[in-house]
Amino acid sequence: MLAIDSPAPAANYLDLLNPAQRRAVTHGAGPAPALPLLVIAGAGSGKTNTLAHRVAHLIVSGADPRRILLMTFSRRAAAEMTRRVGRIARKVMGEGAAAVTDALSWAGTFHGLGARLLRDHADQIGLDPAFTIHDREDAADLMNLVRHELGFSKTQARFPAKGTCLSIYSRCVNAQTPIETVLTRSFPWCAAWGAELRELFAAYVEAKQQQNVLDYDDLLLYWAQTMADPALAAEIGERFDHVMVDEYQDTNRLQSAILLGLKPDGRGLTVVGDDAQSIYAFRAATIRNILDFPAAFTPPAEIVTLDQNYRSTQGILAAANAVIELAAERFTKNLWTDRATGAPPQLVHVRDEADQASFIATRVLENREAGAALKQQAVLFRASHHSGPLEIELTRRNIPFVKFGGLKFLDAAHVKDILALLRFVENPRDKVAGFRLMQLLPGVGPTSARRVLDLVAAAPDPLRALADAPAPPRAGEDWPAFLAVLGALAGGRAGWPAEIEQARLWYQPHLERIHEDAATRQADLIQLEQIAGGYPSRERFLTELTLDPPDATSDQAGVPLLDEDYLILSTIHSAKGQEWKSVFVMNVVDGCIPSDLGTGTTEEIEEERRLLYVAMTRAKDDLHLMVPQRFFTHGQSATGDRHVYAARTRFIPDALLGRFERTSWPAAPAEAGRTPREGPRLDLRAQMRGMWR
DNA sequence: CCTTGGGCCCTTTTT
DNA sequence: GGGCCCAAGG
Repeated sequence: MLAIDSPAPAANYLDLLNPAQRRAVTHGAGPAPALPLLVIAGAGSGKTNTLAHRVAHLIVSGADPRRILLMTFSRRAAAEMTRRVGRIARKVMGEGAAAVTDALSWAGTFHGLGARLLRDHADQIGLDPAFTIHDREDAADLMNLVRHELGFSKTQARFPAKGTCLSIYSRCVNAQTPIETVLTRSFPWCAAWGAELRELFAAYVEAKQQQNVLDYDDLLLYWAQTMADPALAAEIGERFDHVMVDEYQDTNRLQSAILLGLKPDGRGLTVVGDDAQSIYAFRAATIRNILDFPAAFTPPAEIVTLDQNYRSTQGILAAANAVIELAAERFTKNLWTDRATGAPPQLVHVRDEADQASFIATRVLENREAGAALKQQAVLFRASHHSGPLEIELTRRNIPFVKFGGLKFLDAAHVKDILALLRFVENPRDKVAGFRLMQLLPGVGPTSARRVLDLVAAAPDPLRALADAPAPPRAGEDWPAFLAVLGALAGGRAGWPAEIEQARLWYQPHLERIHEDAATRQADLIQLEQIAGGYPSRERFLTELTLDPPDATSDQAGVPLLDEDYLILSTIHSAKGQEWKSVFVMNVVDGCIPSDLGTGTTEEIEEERRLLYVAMTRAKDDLHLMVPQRFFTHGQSATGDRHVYAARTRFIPDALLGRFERTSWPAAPAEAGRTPREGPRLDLRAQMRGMWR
């Protein structure tokens, strides 16, 4: 480690920063713990770079990297941050800097770091450190089991579905808000079920504890509760000299409680964010965290604002600024740039989704001919399924792509089956895993599976009890085979990752019996095995895969190699923090942006506006906003499949059109003096069908 | 007691 | 197009 007073050997890395960035980087880098710092960092203002410089600068100035806690919104972001810190440190410290990035081991998401700390301190808080983690679907399944046990699935009036129950529960926990308030404010149609939901949640918590499982929310909740104990809070807080949080606008009250617990006086705390880019309110994130941060401490936190944009051309930035300027409430000011003016963003009117896909594919190839690699281009959309027609078009034209966001590899039934087996071996009290697993056997349904699990759950050695339990009457020879694979895996003789192959071999016949397309699913499982090889143990594999699932899918089997070129497809949410030379935003129409599911309250609409802002500010050199005039919806309500005529998004009203260049594609036939066809027209086909309804 | 097939509902964004 | 519930069939 460098001594604190070493003459900064290459302090010139600071010269590359602008004055505001430099203030953020050097803030309190002396020996005394620094006052809390809030960095308001606009889109493209070099936020990641600044934070990476700050970490590197602290380390160069003598901070111990093992005692820096760095919390990002995804593991991808954490890895990128670590990489950059390493690069900056190398400039100053030479090759010795490799040790620095290795030592920067406490970098990750709130959830991931929480899981790690909870295992570390499990014995102090009465937790079995072998807990397994339920992802959202597992949690919903458990909620469903409990819901049935309490008889709520057979109520006279329809009881909220499992997913809704979990959402309500999750919001209560993450927003730290009583159930009555959550119901009135966010789930008014469930308000009549307050008492039952409370009972359900109590039983759900009970079930999780009996089964030694934690859900996503628990990772934060247990951590926050741990921090509420002064002695434990002090012990954990003292493990870290510096605590830094990126994307602070997207954290919730539980997360801010954790931070305050770690550093009650704020010393050593740095948070970075931009309220204009807050897009996770649906997950109980609140910009109050940023707004109230300075005054939470005495003396209050120092504030540094980064408002110079280094990413986008003037034209793109002006349009994005104009969009966000219409927001009802704003706290940060407009961004500016000294980049060249550049072309304004294009509003491209196309007839329908097919033309939209065709336009994008054509332009992407043109850009590539002009020298922009596919990887420097991205197509963004509001909802994962919006990219469907485009994916078909790209495949047809042989353009490789990788898609971020939306359906995950892990959501596939066959992958979940294998993971359930591994998880059940890891934690035989995990009922959701066991329940799923046993029903794979022919002749075993919910009833007999539940009976076995109930018998086994209470036993001190559940796997042993399972082996001794009476076999389900119609399970036949599959039952001993099932016990055998459990025994083999629990014995751990094969070791990791060979175990996962054992699991797959056991699963193989079931896969073939259950699924028609067994061959393609088989390929997924082989890929899962390869992924498994990258983890040191079964526990790490299960934990990290649950907390940070591989988030990319593509038309090819597996994620393409790093040196291959491919187009990026991404939900706007998953595009956070990224940038590309050329960006296409699909379906910039009312109903998609804003989503017609998100137009209930002003807050929801404002969040959709920020979403468009986030999408637009990802672009460096050119930006296309696609406006299909007509698109197809699947079997909604009584009308069945139908075309919908869409209008340009309300976030770009006429007054803003001057900021854009408007084009039609394919080039519109001469229609002198006529406005482009927009808005509702006759849908005769729907009318014909409607005659018979 | 378990499986299978038909009818009915919903369909966003993610750790 | 998919998940969930219920009722009939094995």
